[in-house]
Amino acid sequence: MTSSRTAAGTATPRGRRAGRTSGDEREQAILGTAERLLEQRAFTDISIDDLARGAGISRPTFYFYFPSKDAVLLTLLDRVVEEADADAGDLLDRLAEDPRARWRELIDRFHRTFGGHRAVVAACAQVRGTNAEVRRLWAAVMERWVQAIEAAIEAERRRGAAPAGPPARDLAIALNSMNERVWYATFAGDGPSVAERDVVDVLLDVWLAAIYR
Amino acid sequence: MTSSRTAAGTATPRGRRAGRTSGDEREQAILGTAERLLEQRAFTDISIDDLARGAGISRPTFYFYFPSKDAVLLTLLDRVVEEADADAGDLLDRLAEDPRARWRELIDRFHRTFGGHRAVVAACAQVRGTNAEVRRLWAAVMERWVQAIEAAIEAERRRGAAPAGPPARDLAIALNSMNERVWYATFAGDGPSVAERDVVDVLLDVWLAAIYR
DNA sequence: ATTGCCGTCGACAGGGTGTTGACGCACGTC
DNA sequence: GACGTGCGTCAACACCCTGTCGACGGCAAT
Repeated sequence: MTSSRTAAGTATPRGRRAGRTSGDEREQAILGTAERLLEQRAFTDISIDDLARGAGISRPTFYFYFPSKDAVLLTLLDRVVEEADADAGDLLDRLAEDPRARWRELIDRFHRTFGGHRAVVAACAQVRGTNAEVRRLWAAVMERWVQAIEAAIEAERRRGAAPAGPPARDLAIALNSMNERVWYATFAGDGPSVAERDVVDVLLDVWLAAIYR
Repeated sequence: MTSSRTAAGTATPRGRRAGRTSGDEREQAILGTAERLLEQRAFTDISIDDLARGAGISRPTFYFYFPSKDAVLLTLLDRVVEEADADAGDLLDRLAEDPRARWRELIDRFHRTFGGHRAVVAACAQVRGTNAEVRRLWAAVMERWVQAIEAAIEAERRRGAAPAGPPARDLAIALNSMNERVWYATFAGDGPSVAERDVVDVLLDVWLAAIYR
């Protein structure tokens, strides 16, 4: 789960050229306002005007910094993803050592990072349907999990410790889909959710049965 | 998965009183236009005016039949859910007989019914974030799957054929989350998706490992 | 001082939603 | 066969929100 530097930065040209002026503070102000507002109301109920006023600028000026409301959210998500990457550290490369403990730690950290930005995650869940950029970035995050799981499955199969079963990637996708949905339910409060403290245990149980049986 | 009669009908008062006139045709025309249009463009890109014109009425008249664009989609989803219920038949009650075959058949039928209305499912996936009614109806559908899985787990545990593991309901939720996500990917084309013909096999494999191991 | 560009905003255009008020037309009623 | 009653219908209106255009002030380099 290390290094991504995705979307937003390059995908959506920001408008401001080489910025060394105080313009950067404004951008941060907008971002800050957005996350603060998102803790109070839904993304849909926040207008560009709200964001602009919150940052102490007018609506047209907002467009100088971001091309749209969605771009703000995308940047916010980008920041969270980076944070998660940093938190995950090199744990991924040391999975083989002690699978159960490592997986648990990895999931735990992911949980902690994203749990610290519920408002952002919830907003992303909300616009996921309509915003392809958000969907793509989220898909990229998930893809890394899928690959990690796939690698674990293959390693296990090479060791001869697990039966063949379905193609490793398909199985990995299915297993990760479980995470994804459960995380959504947990972070965005969307759908039936298991008691939070038990989430990791349940996920692990199913994983281990499917991968390491 | 039998009988639901949820939302839409009662939750959203339609506006027309006791209708025996041709008003019902209009309602059907709107519904038909909606599903047809959804096969061409995204829900968001369809305006109420499009729906109205497609049904041969004016925009204000549309409001006579439905309180909003979302209500139309909800009714559409309602119809699909009813169809799925009918298709599932009594299969649910006969799960114990031959779990693997029954589960497979159940999942297959679900797949077939919803696959026949991809446009509607995709639209629901799109507004799921913003529309609580759609979310609720979908959650109700999923809840029935969760309960079925939970029952299977408990039956299996009572038989002493499977180890204790996590609480049956939590496990059921986790397993069903997998279905849900995979279905979304398959029907709505959102997210990484395994080859369609293999979906059922992969799901079943993980299930069986977790439930019947 | 002049030029140029960054940052800023007032004002406009456009497109969508939901509501209001009035108008016909098909009834059942006496 | 006039007469309400209420369904079905729509033109027009009031809003709200988004995105763009043109103008204007100021700091920086020339």
